[in-house]
Amino acid sequence: MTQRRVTIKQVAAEAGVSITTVSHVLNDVLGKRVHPDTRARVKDAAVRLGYAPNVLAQSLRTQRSNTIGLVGDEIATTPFAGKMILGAQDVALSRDAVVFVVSTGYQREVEHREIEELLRRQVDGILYAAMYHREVELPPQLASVPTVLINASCTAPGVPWVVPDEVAGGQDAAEVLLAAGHRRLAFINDVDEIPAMFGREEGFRRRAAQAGLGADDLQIVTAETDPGGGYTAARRLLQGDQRPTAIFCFNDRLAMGVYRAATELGLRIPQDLSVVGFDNQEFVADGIFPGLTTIELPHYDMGVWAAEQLFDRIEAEPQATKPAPTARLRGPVIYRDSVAPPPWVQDPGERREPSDRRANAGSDGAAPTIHMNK
Amino acid sequence: MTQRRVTIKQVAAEAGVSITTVSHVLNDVLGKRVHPDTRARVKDAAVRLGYAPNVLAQSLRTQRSNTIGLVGDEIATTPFAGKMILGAQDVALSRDAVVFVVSTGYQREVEHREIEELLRRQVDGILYAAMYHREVELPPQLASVPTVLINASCTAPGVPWVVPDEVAGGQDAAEVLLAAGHRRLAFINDVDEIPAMFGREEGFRRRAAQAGLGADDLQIVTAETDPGGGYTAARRLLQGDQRPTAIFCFNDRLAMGVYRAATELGLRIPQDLSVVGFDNQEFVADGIFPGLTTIELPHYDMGVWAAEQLFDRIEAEPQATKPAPTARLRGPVIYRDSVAPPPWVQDPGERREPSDRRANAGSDGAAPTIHMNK
DNA sequence: ATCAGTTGCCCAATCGTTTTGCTGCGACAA
DNA sequence: TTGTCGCAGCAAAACGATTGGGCAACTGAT
Repeated sequence: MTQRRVTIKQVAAEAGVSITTVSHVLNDVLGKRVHPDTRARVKDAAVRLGYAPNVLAQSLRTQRSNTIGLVGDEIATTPFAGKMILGAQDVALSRDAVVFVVSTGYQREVEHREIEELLRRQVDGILYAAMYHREVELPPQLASVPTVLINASCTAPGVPWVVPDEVAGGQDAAEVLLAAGHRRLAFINDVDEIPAMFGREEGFRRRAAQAGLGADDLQIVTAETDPGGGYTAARRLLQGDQRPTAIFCFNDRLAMGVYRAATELGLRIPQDLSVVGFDNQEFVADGIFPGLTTIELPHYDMGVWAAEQLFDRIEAEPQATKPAPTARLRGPVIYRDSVAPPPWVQDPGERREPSDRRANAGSDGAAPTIHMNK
Repeated sequence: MTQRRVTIKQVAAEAGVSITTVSHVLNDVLGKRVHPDTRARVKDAAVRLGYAPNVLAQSLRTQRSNTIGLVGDEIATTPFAGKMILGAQDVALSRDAVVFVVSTGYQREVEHREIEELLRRQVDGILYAAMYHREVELPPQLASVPTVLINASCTAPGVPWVVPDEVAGGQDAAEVLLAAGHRRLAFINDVDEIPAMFGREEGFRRRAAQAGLGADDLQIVTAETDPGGGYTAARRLLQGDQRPTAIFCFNDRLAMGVYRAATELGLRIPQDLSVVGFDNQEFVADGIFPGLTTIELPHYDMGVWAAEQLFDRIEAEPQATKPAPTARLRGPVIYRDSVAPPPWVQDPGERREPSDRRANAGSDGAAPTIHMNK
């Protein structure tokens, strides 16, 4: 079935030259002289036959496969995976490389086998991606091959990584609410002690403190990060005597629960209660009513950053052991309709953000900021 | 940086034999005799050195890369992509193959370039995946290489494809509602004329007719397949004089809008109105309250089926041109809490399905049925 | 006519495998 | 002693490319 593809030998025959010459002209090898006429003849033959080099053979010879592997822990269940893959793929393609994607299902043994498989295939480097931001321990096999982490950090020296800027995310969330005039805020945080949990809270607290909010103005509770958790937490918050006018949710799913609690309590969003989410899971944030203002995680950008770093490392001279760069990328605030001024300052004519506008957060303006070391 | 991997030559030296012998023992070539002692020595040397063959070289020699490509139109935005990839990957891995994933973004020119890149890399075959079920026209480049379609059909002969069984889905939806006792049904269908639109309606109608429902008992309207569309359509349906007691939605996002409309009209789900969705988008169906009973699309299974077909074709003798198999896979009904008996027969003690049970639909019981030709 | 320098192209080795012979050797029969 | 046979193993030719080193043929100067 597979019709054999055209080889360089056939092109050589067609053009009446040696394969050496064909290779020289097709690769524009400098220092090699070939007559313009011959050059034309070869090129012509190549297109006429529809020649495309066999990358396997090329790779074997050049010791460069122009192939990278992306190993993820859970490719299937989140839409985030796709964005990271896409980011990586876009830069790969711009360098004539292709990406092997494998998913480990969090099983160390599967991971081992799959990485081994990638190495046997002579990948030039590996992107190691986590679906939620966390610290990982790198499989030892990866020591011998250039590696970059996505959405994960590690303590091993020499390994670049990129993660979301959780602190900035927390700040941006606070900023959005403060800018709308809120002074009594709540944050429903994740119960799990992961970087996002610490970072977002730190950022949120910091920005609130900057604005002069006291301890009483800021309620922070934790919950399971699903609609049920958000519902329970919100009921408690909203029935308390110090009812917040705005709630920042660890993620969008949690916010769904908050919406339900608000509805049940007769609170309208955003008139009576403002809500900010996190993740910008399109189907959730854009699907609930009113649309959820939320903070996007920079999955695509992380994929791009990591892939670029990876190729840099691959192309770098082996002896040049520069320190591994790391980055925290800030995601944009996605403005929808869940934030308005608090009830006491509300003036219908002056809603702050138009629906569905996509813009960047906060006072520092500018495009998604990138903070990185070295 | 990349530490060169062990080659067969080194193993040969270590074991004191020729590379031929190493190859023979490591591949268990039949018809080749090698002394048990030597055999042991070679194997030992191989593991001691941590030898793993260079797949590039192997492929070059054997003309088989054990690599397949998956080209999708939109990898990033739906969680469905991940499931198809995972399905394909699982069977690939069981055959010692790996999957290249590329995403075309619906751009024909990008698609062409990416497929070309895959072919240069000597992939053994290609999976061509659509993110929503539709009929596609195959890029001509794919004529020369084994190809299987996922979630798409095509008229080209000799190309296997697999799609969801839309008709069965429509029937299952009707079955769920009829079994709960509903007799006045509505279906909010997609406005776009795609296979899912036709198939689901056909199935829904057919099952309703079987149950003896007349034209008046069945309202079918169309809408944009997003929450807004569902909202508008549901308002209209629920305010009409022939208010249905149950609504089947073309997809889960649409159902979100139906939920909102119901809430606004003071109708409780499922007591006053039952709802069935389609897609089982976890974050949506499991996130809204009450949990949405819905029909899952068999993305993972389609990935598996397609990959298996692909490998079969790859391994088949070239002359053996069997007719291309095609399949329509039925997805399971995912029972949650949005379906109950209609108001007039309601008996609180007898809710039909426990929450969150995962089971198969309807009267025909059994595991997800597979219908296929040949 | 000779020589040096340039031009234009090709030979052959190489990358790491698989695979098709072939060969050297001991055993056994004639 | 010679011939035959089975066993173990090896040499070498692929696979399809890249690349360092040569080698003719031509040019122009002497």
